[in-house]
Formats: sequence, C-alpha cells, structure tokens
Amino acid sequence: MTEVRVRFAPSPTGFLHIGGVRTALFNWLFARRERGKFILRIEDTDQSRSTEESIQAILEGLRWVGLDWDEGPFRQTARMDLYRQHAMKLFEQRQAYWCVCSAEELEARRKEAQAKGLQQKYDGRCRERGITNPSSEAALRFKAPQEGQTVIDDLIKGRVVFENNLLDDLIILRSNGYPTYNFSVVVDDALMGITHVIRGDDHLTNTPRQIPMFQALAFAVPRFGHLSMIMGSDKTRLSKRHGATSILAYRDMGYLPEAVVNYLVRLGWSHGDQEIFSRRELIEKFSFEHVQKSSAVFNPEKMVWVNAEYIKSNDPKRVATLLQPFLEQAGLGAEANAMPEGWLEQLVVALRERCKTLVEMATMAAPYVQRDIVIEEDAAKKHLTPDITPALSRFADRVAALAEFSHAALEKAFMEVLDEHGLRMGQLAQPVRVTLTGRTASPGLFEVMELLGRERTLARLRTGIERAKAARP
RNA sequence: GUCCCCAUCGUCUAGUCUGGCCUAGGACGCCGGCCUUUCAAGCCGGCAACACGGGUUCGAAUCCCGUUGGGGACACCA
Repeated sequence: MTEVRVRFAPSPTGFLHIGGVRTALFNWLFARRERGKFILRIEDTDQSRSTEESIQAILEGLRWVGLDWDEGPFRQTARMDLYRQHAMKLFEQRQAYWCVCSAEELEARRKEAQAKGLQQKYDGRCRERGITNPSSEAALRFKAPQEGQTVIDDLIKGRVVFENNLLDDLIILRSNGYPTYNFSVVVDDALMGITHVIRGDDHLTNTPRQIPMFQALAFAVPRFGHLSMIMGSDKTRLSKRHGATSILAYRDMGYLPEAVVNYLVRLGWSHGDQEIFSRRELIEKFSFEHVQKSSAVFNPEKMVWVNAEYIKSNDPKRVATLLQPFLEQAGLGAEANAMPEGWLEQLVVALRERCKTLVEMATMAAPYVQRDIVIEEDAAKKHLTPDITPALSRFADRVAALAEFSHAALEKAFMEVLDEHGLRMGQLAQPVRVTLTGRTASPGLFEVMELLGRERTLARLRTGIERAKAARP
C-alpha cells in the first residue's frame, strides 16, 4: 500500500471562503483517516490576481479551523523551472507545439464560433506548422488526443466518460513563460506524489484534459474525487451576496472553529442520523462513500444551531478563552480581567444556554462584568414598584447578614422572605432580577448573585429599592 | 450552443449500490404544549418530501429510458 497523499491547492486571488474550507477539510479528513499526508500548495501562477495578502489570509483561515498541513505551503511561482522543463519535454516528444495565434485573434475566433453556435475550440491551425524557433509571443500548446475516450473512475461521482474529440489543444505555457493552471497542476500533482486529487466539482471537466498530460509525461495518474459545490439560498453558487465571504469573518462573528467544521462536514457528508461529531470521530468515520453527489445549500440557521451546541457542550474554560477577545471588543476587557480566577468560566456556564455565538455572549455579559448597570426603562416600570420594596429590603438585609454567600444560602434566604411576605416566587423574582441585571431576562437568580458577589448584589438591591420607592404606583 | 454532473420535507440528510422491513426516518427552521423565578435550554407533539412521464417486476424512492429543472465547464483565470 502506498501512502495516501492529498493536497489543497487554493489560488490566492481572494480570501479563503466556506467552499474552500470544505474542500480542504475533506482532503484533510481523508489524509488523517488514511494516515497519509495533507499538502498545501498555493497556485499563484496568475501574476495579476495573486496577492500576498490572500496567501496570509488562507494560512490564517486554515490554522483557525485547525487544518494542519504536513508539507508546504509550496508556491508555484517558486517552481517555474519545473514546469518549463516538463513543457519542453513534451515539446521534444512532439506532444506539444508552439502556437503563434495572438490572444486577440483567439478571442475573436471564439466569439465568432459562439455566435455561429459552433464548438468553442481551438482550431488547431498551428498544430502542424512545426514551429521550432518561436518568437517571444508564442505559447506552447499540448497536443490533446482526438480519438477514443477518457474515463474517470471518480471517488464520488462514479464512472464518467468523455469523448476525446471534444478536447482542446490547451495552452500549457503562456507567451510570458508562465505555465497555465491545467499544466502546473499536473506537473505538481505528479511531482508531489499526489495519490488522490480531491477538489471541487467545477474541475470535473478539467480532468479529461489533465489525464492525457499525466500520460504524456509518463506519470502515474492519480485517483480523482469531485466534491459538489455549495450554493447560496437562491441555489446559485455561493458568493459574497450570501453573507460573509471569508472564513475568518465567521471567527469574528463568534463562531467556534469546531462548529464551523462540524457544519461544513455535514454539508455533503453524513453518518446515519448523527449531527455532532468530535474531530476524532470525524477522522474515524469519514469516507467518500457517504459523500453526497448533489450540491448543497448553505444554511446559516443550521450553522448557528451547531455553534450553539458547541458553546453549550464545550469545556467552559476553552469557551472563556475564546470569549476574551469579544469582551475586549465590547469594552468589557479590563473589568473581566479583574475578576478572580475561574469567574469567567462560571459566567460562561451561566450564559451558554442563552446564546448562539460568542458575540452574543459578550453582549449578554455586560451586567455581570460591569460595576454599575443601567436598568431598562420598561423593566423598571413594570417590576420596580413601591409595593415590592418591603420584601426587597428584607431580602437585602438577609443577604447582608448571610454567613456564607452561596447559592444554597441565598436561595434559603429568598424562600424565607417569600414566606414572610406571602409572595409567590415570580412576584419577587422579577423585581430582584431587574434590580440585579437591569433586564427581565437572565440566568437563574442565585447564579446571578454568585456571579455578582455580595458587594455588587447589595449595592444593586439598594439602588433598586430606592428606585422602586420613588416610582409612582 | 456543445460537453459533463445532479435530482427525497423550505434547508441539511437517512434510505438508492445489494428492489419488499418505507403508511419514507433524523436534524435545522417554523407552529403548539410541558417544565419553569424570567429568558433560554431541555422534553413531547405538529406541519412538511421520493420532480414528471414511461418501462422492467408479483412488488420501485430504490433498476432502465425519456422529459423537465438545477448546477458546472468550454480563457495565454484557477
């Protein structure tokens, strides 16, 4: 058994998006499962569109979702000699020829063919010219086979057959000396020993063009697997229109990387009815047999749900760590940092069932982190009324006198006050909640008090009592 | 236009290869209820799909053909 070697080969012409991450993920899972190698290759042969910034964003995005690569990142621009060398080999073998048709001419002919409804294919006029001393504007074309068929035994799609007479003589070396995509992939995939090419569906029709090149160069042909595309809600290809484009935008929106991975892997792959998978399980269970052939629509609501699941079930310590930058951003950083060891985890536990993203959690955290709060007007009007002040005061006194400021002790005190004043839970709970948090919704009251500590609890109770007294009944 | 891929609830999907266990299961969302100190979470229930037409077969979501629909590719982009 030879070692499985797969690669992710993005072109750095933009940011790493959801679709790219999914492709990378499927490659990575397969590599990990097969104990093979995952290789990262940057396809930057398009000089005009590639940017260093994009490369950095791609690396950062992959790191964020935890897709670590074993080799690379290789950059095609650093491997130019290799492509030229192999291109010349094809020329010497007479499997490639110089073409002096200008880009403008080609474009014009293509347009004409299109208008006439003819096949848009290079007419091969330079094929038999036998140009050996090309001018500087010449490009090198691969002599594609015109007879027979090329058959792909695709890992996902199954058997796909293409007629060779439809194949174009592709340019492999541009007149500027740079290789084109279809040629550089072949050379790299072969030289890097790629055994399985797992890529987007949009490359399916490139495959019959590439296979003859592998063969002409006497390289072993890898196996191919073509993943369906991800679509937006309108069933068109996913793009900026459908929301955040860079994977890093999801980080900034408060998603956990493992949630994004979990959501993405389920977009096209399944394991029975299971929805949530640990990374370990994913590696164990992943297989191309259960990868869907059809395209999938990206559904933000479900991703939010997955994220909420992870927030709830993850180690609070980790969630607390991930929450930090969001607290900073919400202007709560300094105060949060001043809290005692373990406090933030406690906050996470109190809030995690109530929020779906870290951004939401940070927003919700304000009353617990801050020293002073603003009480919502409507909440005060409804719950902080003069008639509740006796019970409120009594409770404040009890809290002040408590030997131990704990959940159990607070609850006991609260119940006793309820008893003394003949109140039901809800009648006192809401006023206390509003007093303590300024809002009508919060975690359990006694958790809230523990989070606030005795000092802030008392201070807020007193403020609330004053406010209730002053209110018009 | 030519070639290629695809087709189960609104969405992600199980089931399709190896027809019968499918009066089609799960999940998200939506609606209703329960629980309850609020809001959530949780639990229970509901709505909701085999694109269409022909075959093959005792029997088809499952196999075959066609139609329709969707997507992709046809560059000196990747």
